[in-house]
Amino acid sequence: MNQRPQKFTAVKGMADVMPPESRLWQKVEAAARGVFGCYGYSEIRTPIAEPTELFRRGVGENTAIVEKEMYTFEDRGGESLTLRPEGTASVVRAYIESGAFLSEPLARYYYMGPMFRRERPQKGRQRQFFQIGCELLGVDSPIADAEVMAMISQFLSESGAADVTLEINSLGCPDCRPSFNAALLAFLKKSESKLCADCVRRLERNPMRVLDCKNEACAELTKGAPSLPDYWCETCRAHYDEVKRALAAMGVAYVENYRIVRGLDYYMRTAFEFTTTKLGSQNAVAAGGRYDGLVKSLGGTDVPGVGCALGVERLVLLIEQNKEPLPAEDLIFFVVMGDRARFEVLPVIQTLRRDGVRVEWDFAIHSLKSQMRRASKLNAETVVIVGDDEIAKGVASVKDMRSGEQHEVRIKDLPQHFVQVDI
RNA sequence: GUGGCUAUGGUGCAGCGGCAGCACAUCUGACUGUGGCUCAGAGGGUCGUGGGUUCGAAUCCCACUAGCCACCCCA
Repeated sequence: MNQRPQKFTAVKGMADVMPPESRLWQKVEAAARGVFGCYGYSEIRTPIAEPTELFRRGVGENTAIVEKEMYTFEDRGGESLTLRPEGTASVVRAYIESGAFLSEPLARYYYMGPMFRRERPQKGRQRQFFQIGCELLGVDSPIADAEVMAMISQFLSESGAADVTLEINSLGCPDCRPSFNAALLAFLKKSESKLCADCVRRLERNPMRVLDCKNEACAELTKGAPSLPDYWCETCRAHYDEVKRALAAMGVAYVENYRIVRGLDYYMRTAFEFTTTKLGSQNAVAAGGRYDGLVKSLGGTDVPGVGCALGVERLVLLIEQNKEPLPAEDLIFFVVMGDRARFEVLPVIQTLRRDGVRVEWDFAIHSLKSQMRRASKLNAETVVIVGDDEIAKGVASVKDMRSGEQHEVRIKDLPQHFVQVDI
């Protein structure tokens, strides 16, 4: 039996980003670099894999991520490594390892790159997914929290994302959260039998999640539940109020949502999400918050931090819905007839490209019509035609595809012609 | 991990027991050297995989695999 060669497909939950979609990604990345730069952030690039223990301690032993979603493997030296499920732990590790936390504790980093979580893929959720994130370390001022939100907000709007809402909350601190959790747990225990199966499980794990349940019975039940703000300590309340004050001063719109919860253990006080209703069930485009204890728990000194992470796949889905037409290409297409013309024109094309002009042409010997069609399809601004007639005269026909006007330029003058026109 | 839906040229789909089709895309021509519009033609598919029922299966049945959507969780 003759076997066909095996067809390969991308690993489940790991998608290719093909053109023209990749242009949108570049646009998003460029917007991030631009905006984050304006806020004083510098890029940090950390490895894609870390010691497993970093995430166990950094993200939290009892989180869904650590319990069942990590890509963990043993390398050939016997060390347990994990493909990063999120960015913050790595950034904090690098911050500590480099000694930056001692020499220059105030640091602003941004990163972009793939993260890995082994979940069941669905709309806006991949196993390998791309995050853009920022971390502001060494500042405990609530204004820093607000500044991060303002920056993400600006980035989202410059990327072309519409219909995004900023929701804020405070999760309390190690001093006051336990009392809220105890009160909530006591309240929920009373009606445990009426809760859905998922929520019964949440009682053990993270009672605050019950507040977020979409089940109607649960939502009804939690209407009279203890409210987070009633349990904030003075410090947390003051911090929260100051965040709101700063947001107002910066002109950043927000809504308060006391039911926002965090899936990672390191968050305290400020928690926020940028949400949308346009992505199916994945409503969070970006999310972040304050994590004052994390640096210390990973072996540094007691440096506070606040950060945010943003899902690029989700953002791109959002931008695509706005259907902004792609701008016309700044492209010169060379239509060449015959081998003689081809080699006549080759040095010209090379010169133009070295000058930074975008040039395309057809390698195959196609008819003039076919090459024109291709130029048109590529949305070329200008077409340069070189055939036997032109060769005989030492000229090229230069055609403006918008107006259809055409004139002759000497072949050797072409580079100068286009460079001058462009400037 | 659980559930629902789907699987037919590159892409999107029709066909639901009797010769595998349409649209878009690709290529060619009408226009012997001038694009977008129009028209004509061409190439391209072991109908996801494996088994079963049947004279005959893309079509009916079973299993598997993959994809999508939702739950869970999260960016």
